[in-house]
Amino acid sequence: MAVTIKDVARAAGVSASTVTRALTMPELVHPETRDRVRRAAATLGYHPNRAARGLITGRTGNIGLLVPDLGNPFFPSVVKGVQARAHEADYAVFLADTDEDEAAEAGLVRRLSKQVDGIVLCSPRMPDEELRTLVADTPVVLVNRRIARVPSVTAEFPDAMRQAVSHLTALGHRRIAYVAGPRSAWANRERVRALRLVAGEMSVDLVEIGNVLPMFEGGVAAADQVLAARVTAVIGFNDLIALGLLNRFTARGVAVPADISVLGFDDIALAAMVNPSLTTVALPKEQSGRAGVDLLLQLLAEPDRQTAARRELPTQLMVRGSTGPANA
Amino acid sequence: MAVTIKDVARAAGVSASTVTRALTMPELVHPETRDRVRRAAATLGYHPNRAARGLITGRTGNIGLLVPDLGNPFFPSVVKGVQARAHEADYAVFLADTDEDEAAEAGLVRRLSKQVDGIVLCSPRMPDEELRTLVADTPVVLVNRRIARVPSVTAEFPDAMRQAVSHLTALGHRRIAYVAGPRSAWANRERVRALRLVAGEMSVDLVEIGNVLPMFEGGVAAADQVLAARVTAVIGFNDLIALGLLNRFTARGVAVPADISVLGFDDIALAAMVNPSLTTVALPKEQSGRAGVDLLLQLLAEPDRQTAARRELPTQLMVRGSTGPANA
DNA sequence: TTGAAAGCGATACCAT
DNA sequence: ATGGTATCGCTTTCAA
Repeated sequence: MAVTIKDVARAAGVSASTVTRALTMPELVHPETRDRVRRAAATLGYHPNRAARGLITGRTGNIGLLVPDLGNPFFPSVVKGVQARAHEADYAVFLADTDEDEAAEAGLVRRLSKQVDGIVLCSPRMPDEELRTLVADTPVVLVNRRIARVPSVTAEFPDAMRQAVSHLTALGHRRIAYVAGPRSAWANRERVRALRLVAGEMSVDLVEIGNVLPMFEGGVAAADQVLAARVTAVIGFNDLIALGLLNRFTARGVAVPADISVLGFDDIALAAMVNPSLTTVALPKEQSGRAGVDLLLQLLAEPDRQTAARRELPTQLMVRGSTGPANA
Repeated sequence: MAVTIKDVARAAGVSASTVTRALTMPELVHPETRDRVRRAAATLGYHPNRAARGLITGRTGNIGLLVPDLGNPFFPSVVKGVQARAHEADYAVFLADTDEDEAAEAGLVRRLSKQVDGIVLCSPRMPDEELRTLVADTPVVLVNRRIARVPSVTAEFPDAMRQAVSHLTALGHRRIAYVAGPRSAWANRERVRALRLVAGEMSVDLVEIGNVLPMFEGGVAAADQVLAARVTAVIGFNDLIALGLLNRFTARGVAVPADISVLGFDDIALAAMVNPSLTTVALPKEQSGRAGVDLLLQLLAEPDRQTAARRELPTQLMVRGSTGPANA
């Protein structure tokens, strides 16, 4: 059915070996032969069967990508970045969505690992030890999580949080709530840590609420607690939570930002679409995806470097309509 | 490195053939041997190499999925459905995002096709003839597009549009604008067709605007034309466009739904999150994904059925805050 | 510079 | 019920 290397070999009047060489190590074959082979391949529409190739080279030309929830627009952005970079490097992408099911992660990774050269784990929720075990078997790059000796791409969280809080204190806010995301999310732990630090430095009162799921509904659910806490500003773990807050506030007749300021993280497209638009700290999304693939390719190229590569990307506060002066 | 069938064979004291049989056709092997093999496989952590298996069986156990833009929340939902169903059937999913690049589609399909058993094409933009050529080479199921002799999953568009327009006319609207999505999108053509039909039947004035990209920005861009058209209601090709309209209306001080009603298609999660919330016709998203995989599996099981399977799924109007009585 | 042959891991077929 | 062997498509020695 499909055109194989033999078809090309026959058409070009050479052996299969020569076809391989002409296509993958052109300098080893006579220019004339090379051209003949290439023309034959082109006319027949030949593309090597990657599975067969992988069998012998041990490389599949595929990479795996695991995300917690495609329903959160943050992740499709990362996926886009991964795809773009992977295709540039002629890799195809296996995608798996864990549906925020922490327990399913390891199994999915194991399934994927047989068919890919490496895996980009985006915001994995599993515990450190489990992650460690996995990493022993398969080349893995983490996006949005950091763990010793594993390559990772993260955002500059302390700085991101500093931008957020500075903005709020500049507006006069002194008592701020934080609605926490999943306990198992490294990003949440980091944000909490950074926030406590920064809050201390700037002597703002911090009220921690949650944990809730990193979804719109989580924000809606937390909103009333936020109001009860009598703060003038609230920071959501991510934009979806912040949007949930926004929604519930409006429903309860609490004006944003007049009565309370709302700030999120991620800068998903949605943040700019709502009214009032959402002030948020933009995280590198597509860029993280691209960087993740970069690190993975690097890892595959030199499997036994000593130090794990680590990239930390900058963030940017996007000031929009949901934050304003404190109603002192 | 990885444990192969030979390792299992040796451990169980049988031949490779027997290992295969014990694992894939258990009834053909003596219960005692079967158990021994299975135990060996389990202790060694053996999983057959799918690439190698695919080489001989002609099956990869993978399916491909092509979507135009993961940035549109509609598609992540479909992807989730595809994933869920595929994993149930023990298939892995290759994902590719074409970034609304019509020209890139065929190439991506060709690349994918070597490594998958079949492909789910979601809302492909390419022309019919091109699609036909593709379908000749690879098992393909269409989601959100219909073309003769190719299995497809679609929504009941005429009915969907009827629900939408009935709602608006019931509210007293008599002059309605439609902001069209991409000309190359089958869904857009269908909506236009259905809309003209229904508008005729119900004798409403129809103003067609566009085409614009099926994104928030497209809606923003079309909004002023909509206002200039002096309609009392507008239907967007999809929710993103409708949200763009909403946003621009608000910016221009046009009240929704007091001054103008806005209605979208898809029911992306976002639609319920904004204020006013968006009235929209809910399309089956995850369900379409699942159904797409179902049809594909069916197609793979009986490649030469005469009639292409076709599923048409129902839709549901979600009445929310963005539509109200016409200001007659 | 090129070809022949071996082999990657698994399965299908033919023996037994 | 089980084992041996050929084979899938390709790459990689090894010879020539």
